[in-house]
Amino acid sequence: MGRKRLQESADGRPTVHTVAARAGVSIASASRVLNGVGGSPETVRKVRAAAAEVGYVPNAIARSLQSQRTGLVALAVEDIGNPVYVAMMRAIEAVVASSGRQLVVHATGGRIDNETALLRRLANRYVDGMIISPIRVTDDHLGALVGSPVPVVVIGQLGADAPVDNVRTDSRRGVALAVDHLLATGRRRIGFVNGPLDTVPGAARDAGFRAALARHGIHLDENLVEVGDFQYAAGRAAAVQLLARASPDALLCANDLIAVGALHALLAAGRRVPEDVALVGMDDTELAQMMFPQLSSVSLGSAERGRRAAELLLQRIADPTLPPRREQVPPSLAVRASSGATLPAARPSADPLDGPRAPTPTHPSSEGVTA
Amino acid sequence: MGRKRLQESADGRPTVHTVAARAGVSIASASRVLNGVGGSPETVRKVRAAAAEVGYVPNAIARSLQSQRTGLVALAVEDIGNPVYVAMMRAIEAVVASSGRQLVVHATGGRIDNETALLRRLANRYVDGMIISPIRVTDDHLGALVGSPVPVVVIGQLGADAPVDNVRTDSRRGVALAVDHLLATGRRRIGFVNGPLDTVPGAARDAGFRAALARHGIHLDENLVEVGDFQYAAGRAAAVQLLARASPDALLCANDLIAVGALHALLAAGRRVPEDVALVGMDDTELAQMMFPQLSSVSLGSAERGRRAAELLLQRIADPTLPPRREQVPPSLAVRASSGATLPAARPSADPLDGPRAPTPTHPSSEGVTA
DNA sequence: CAGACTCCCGGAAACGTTTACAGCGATCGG
DNA sequence: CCGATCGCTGTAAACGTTTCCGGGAGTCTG
Repeated sequence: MGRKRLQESADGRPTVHTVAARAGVSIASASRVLNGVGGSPETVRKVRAAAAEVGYVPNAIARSLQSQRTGLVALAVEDIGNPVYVAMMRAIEAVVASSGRQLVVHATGGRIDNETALLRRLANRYVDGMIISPIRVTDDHLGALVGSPVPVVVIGQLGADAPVDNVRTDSRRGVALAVDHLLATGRRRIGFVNGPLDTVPGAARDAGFRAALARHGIHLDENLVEVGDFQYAAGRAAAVQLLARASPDALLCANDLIAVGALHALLAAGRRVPEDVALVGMDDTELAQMMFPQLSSVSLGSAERGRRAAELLLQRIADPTLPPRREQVPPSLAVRASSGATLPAARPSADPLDGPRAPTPTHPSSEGVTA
Repeated sequence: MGRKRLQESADGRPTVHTVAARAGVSIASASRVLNGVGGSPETVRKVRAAAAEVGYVPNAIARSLQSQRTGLVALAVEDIGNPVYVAMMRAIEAVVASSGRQLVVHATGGRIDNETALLRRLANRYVDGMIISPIRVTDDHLGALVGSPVPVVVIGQLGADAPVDNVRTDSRRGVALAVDHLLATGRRRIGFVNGPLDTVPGAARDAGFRAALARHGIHLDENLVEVGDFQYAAGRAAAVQLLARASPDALLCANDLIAVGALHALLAAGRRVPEDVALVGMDDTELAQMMFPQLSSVSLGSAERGRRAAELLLQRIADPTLPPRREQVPPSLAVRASSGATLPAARPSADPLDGPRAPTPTHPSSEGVTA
């Protein structure tokens, strides 16, 4: 003996048919009442009662199929443990929520197949739009992006001709800010702990670091460069290596997680920060300010990038015919205690970099100064 | 002039009808080929070609409506910036992925209306199941939980009679472990920085702390207790307050974020950790090990709780008729440098707590020891 | 060569909702 | 008092997919 046809769903849950039948009205009337449009007082009463009795809860999937929208926006990031994405997420969430939608987050874990699979899966209409911040970009990616049935906005560097909405920063320039600051405060042997060179940010930071040194006419000692991944453990290990084979008086780290790892290694090795070694991170996450001493960090405007990306996405959802747009958020440098002290031997050098300079407080301050 | 009926979707994208028409076959055949079941070689070729030509991508919503499953599992947490949830998420993700599903995360931001709204929205079939870790639980919550059309597993304390799958820990006992450890290493004036008392974990930790002191016959100086929220800034501020009006020789913090804030305040005030003040956090997140000195922390088995919750959820998705189950993960204490030193004045006291004791290394060690 | 079996195909019915449309009685204006 | 208007209702057609089922062609077996 089966359930009554057209009365309840396959798993026995009530549908609008159930409610309508119980209330003695048509499904159209039931639906109208449940959506709060129309209906005579009597009908409203009956339908409400029936819905409550059977514990009706609408099937959002069916509704979405009909209405062609889900009210969801997805954010796909590499590593949800990285506070930089937390900052982005909060900014995005605020914008998305203001449009009455909800944000869902997915961590891709850097597995590239996972990322394209995600695009194909979530993007296939499960969400109204999606923001993705990949650290590696392949042709496969791009194909999936442009072929996506739902609007996609990319945060991060992308090929110049990619016809995709894109919000980026200039991390090369960000690295330059940090290098200039360190040189200006008298540091001469600047170590550099980077992430993988086959990632977009890793490559950009490497290029930026070399260019900045070259601009100052400084020869780069390769012993001062270490590459790991973008995690804490790698930063700590890299700093240990680096200290063992060279004697940096400053350390620039490709993100704050690495910098925190390096800080641990430095303190554990008995080096004082910033007196012996100055330390600068990147991303300017809340983590940087949690440390003692607080870490100087290059802000790549993650919250701002998130906010702008969300706005671009909402605009495109509203009007999918918009041409691809690209926005750029300028980097800035937050100088804090970890690089605040000017070395005694510091002699100011000519400044070949156009644009504003970071102030160089003589004493470590616990407040960040943005250059 | 409208689009051809039954050929492409409302927004002009190809549907299975488009592909079928182009390939000169029925939609049934097209669907079969696209799903890789059946079809003559010739049909397969034609359909594949047609699909490629028009750039067909299946509509997952429609598919889900038909198949009654979405392949998605949701995790709803309070604050995605808290590393304890990152650990949970990773554990859950691993289990969920092994079942061929994808995990999506949603941050509720602690806004309670948001949380129930989320339940009503995501749970209404957008996902196959959901794991939620609320810090405040109201009757409204419970109602939404039991009335949910999709399986729900709750991580955290819940009313004893709530008919919902539940994975919990015993945070009162966790607090006791920390208090015992601190007392055993000679600390006598233990400060306590807690989160809001109207949250489930806040209340439990408060009760646990008072009970533990009472069990040792120690009078609690209320000046040693401070309440904020579960964030870094609150922990830092609370520690400042606490140092100003009392002189603790140890600080127990309700989670690691608070503990990191307290560490900052202590170091900034010139106190040595652990020599002057021992510090113990809770949740044993990766953050605890990132600090220098590394923080002792009460592990509440977050990864394990996540793993178990995911398993419970998958079981329930497979068989929704299962009775509600409840699992408990025991807390343990990871002793690290921040509380490693035994005070000179320490005199071992009788141990009124049954169960294992934390070892008390005489020197701070950088490796955690789990009691 | 008849029958059974296999394989492939197309028509059509779901899945659960929203909504265009038409019908109906009651109200209102002239 | 009659026709137009209005509010409410129910029927049915979507949304895009999967899948049951029946039919037709071809192959194998006895």
